[in-house]
Amino acid sequence: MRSPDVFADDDGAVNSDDSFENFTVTPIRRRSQAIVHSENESFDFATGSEQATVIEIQQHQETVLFEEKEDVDSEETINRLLDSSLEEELEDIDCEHNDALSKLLQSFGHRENSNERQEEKEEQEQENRPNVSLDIFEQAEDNADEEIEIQLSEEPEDDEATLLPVALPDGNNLEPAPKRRRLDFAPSTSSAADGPVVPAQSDVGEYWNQNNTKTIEIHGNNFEINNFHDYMRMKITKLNHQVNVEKSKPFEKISEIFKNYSVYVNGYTEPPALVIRDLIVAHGGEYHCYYMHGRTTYNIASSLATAKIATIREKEIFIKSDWITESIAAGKPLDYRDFLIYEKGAQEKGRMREFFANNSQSQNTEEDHSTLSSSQNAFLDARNPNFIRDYYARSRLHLISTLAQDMKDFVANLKLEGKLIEKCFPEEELKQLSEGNIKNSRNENMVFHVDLDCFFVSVALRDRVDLKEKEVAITHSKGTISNSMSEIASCSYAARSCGVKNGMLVRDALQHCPNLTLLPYQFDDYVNVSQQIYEILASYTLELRAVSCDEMYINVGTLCQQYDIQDPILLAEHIRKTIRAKTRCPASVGIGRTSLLARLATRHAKPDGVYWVTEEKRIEFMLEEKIKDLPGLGYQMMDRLTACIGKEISTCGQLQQKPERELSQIFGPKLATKIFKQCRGVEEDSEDFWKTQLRKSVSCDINYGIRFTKREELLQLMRAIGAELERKLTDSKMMAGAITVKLMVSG
DNA sequence: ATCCTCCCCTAC
DNA sequence: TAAGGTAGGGGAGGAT
Repeated sequence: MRSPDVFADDDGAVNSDDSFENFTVTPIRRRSQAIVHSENESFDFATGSEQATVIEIQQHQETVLFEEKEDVDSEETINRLLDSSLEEELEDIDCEHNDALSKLLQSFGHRENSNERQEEKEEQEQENRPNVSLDIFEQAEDNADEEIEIQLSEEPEDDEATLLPVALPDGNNLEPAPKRRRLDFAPSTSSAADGPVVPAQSDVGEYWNQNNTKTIEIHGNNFEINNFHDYMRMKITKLNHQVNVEKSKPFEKISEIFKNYSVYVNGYTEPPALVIRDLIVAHGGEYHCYYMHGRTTYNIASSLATAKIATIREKEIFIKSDWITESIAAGKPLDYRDFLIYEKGAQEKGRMREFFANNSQSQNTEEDHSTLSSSQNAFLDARNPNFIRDYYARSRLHLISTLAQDMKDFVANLKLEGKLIEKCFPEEELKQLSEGNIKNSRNENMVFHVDLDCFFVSVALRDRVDLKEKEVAITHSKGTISNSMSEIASCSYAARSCGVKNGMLVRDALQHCPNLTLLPYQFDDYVNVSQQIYEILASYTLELRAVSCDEMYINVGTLCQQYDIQDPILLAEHIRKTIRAKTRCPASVGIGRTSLLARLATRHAKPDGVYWVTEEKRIEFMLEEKIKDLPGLGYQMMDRLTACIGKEISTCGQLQQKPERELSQIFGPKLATKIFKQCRGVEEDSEDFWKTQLRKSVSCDINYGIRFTKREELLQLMRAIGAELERKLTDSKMMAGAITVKLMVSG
């Protein structure tokens, strides 16, 4: 699996992917069309194309809204969202004014009123209601894992600069919006793990450590162990033996109806995998812990992700667990074709209905959740009032998102203030970079793309000189568990050379690199270091654009002119030196006339270096650049490109052969134009690249490990998400024109 | 035509 | 056990 660095250490040699999807362990999800229930209660999920706006209040600029409907609306909305089956619980919330969603609406009111005076609004009770339109709909998720997803997002719809964290309304000279330096605040994340983690050796890892081939005999089969693949084969055989022979001994064979059948259970099923195992074994069949192509007869699953469907191989058969129970009931193996989950060309229907149906069942039979062990954990989690906080505390994606947003806010504030940060180095040093007296009067852009080398690791190694140049990775895992499912957030170059990739599971990484040292996150330090770096750069110029906590662009064209610096490499080295002196972290710098060239150059600069794509080199440079490295071209687009062209092409030089019209058919007009220019090293919109970035939306998503068994749990989470969203909104001092609540359900 | 809503894709 | 977040650009297709 490709596992790129989230932090975009664009060193092509090690790893050229930096797309998020590669971190996901499970298939990429894809959402289906929104499915909404109609006015009358019953969900008709099978037909599914209808969409109803549950509540809509027209938006007026200055008037009062909610003329008649008032609070009832939020209640009703929630009611309808969760529908008939949820009525009881809803009564509580609805009646209470402190329901998170209600509060959210009220908080919009605040901000709307306070359009002119932000400070005061915070205090005042809302007399007037904001113009808010609220749509709530159900959405079925198509492919997915067996989990329910809830997403709530809010988007201000007013394009005027009424939103803003830092914005002045465009064009008029109102009082500046209250400014706030995000960086002055304590970090919102907390360190979840303390102290260094002891490196762990997995038994698997030990296998690899030894160079000599081993032969192992397991249950009559000889395995030559040369590599991980061999190891897995051995392990699978061993497991199967345990499950099907040893474990079944205590059982009496009930029948032989599944003789010559074997199954593999994919994902969560009802009954659960362990029950299926016992059933199948008791009836003469085989249970496979791993799917074995050509040997496993059937896959048992409750649903299939579309992404998964796309990868189903020729003879792979996916059927529902009912095949087992019904076959047993019938006393003979039934025709699997009646239990297919997926047939080519057919789309599975009605899972949403099924979900709610199942839901009522489990509600009716209160006692039975002991059988739903995996669900129960999630249930408890979601009931935990600190669920979201705890979740965030462990989410590396949330971490990098919030850090990036903090940095963007910081930069936006700086730009509004219009003042450079005080220089943290002697200005004399800049003057010394001038080589001669040749005044270059042309005011040209000179863009630096600054990128920290494996940021998290660098931060961690500041106080661990003993680990310099060693194999190091950052993860939540305590390292005591050799098969930890924890993901590696960032790894050192030494680790990469062993085959470790960012995003890999700790378990897998240890197989590649048994000597890997695992270190915990240092959330506070990331914030501090990142802040320092931004302050350093902002002391050179305010033409600064934040990308993330470890990556940013600056335009030093003016600076070079001002100090008569002819060689930008000198300036880049100066900046790198300053960063290193202040933060003890190495940074790489890519230099080019445009942000595009600078960005591409950074890949060649890493690690810990500088690379300049001069105008003379530009044409030649672009010929060899990889298409995949162009910003905005991910795997989907690359696949589409390959599919449409009929063969694989990888360099920009090859792409340049294609006329724009042809690209347009593949990518759509906008992207085609962009790519057409990009592959020639031309940047399309250098104009607004440097403009202040104002946030346009605020959202809160949780998409992991949520398996509801009760409606109450759904409500709990909705409340929590509503509250969280309100917090974020307040925090960023934004106003909203609309709220969107999404509930995604997958079978 | 143009806007709006929902969705996909990308980036870190 | 760990924890698939969050924001923006753009397209498709319906509503206006």
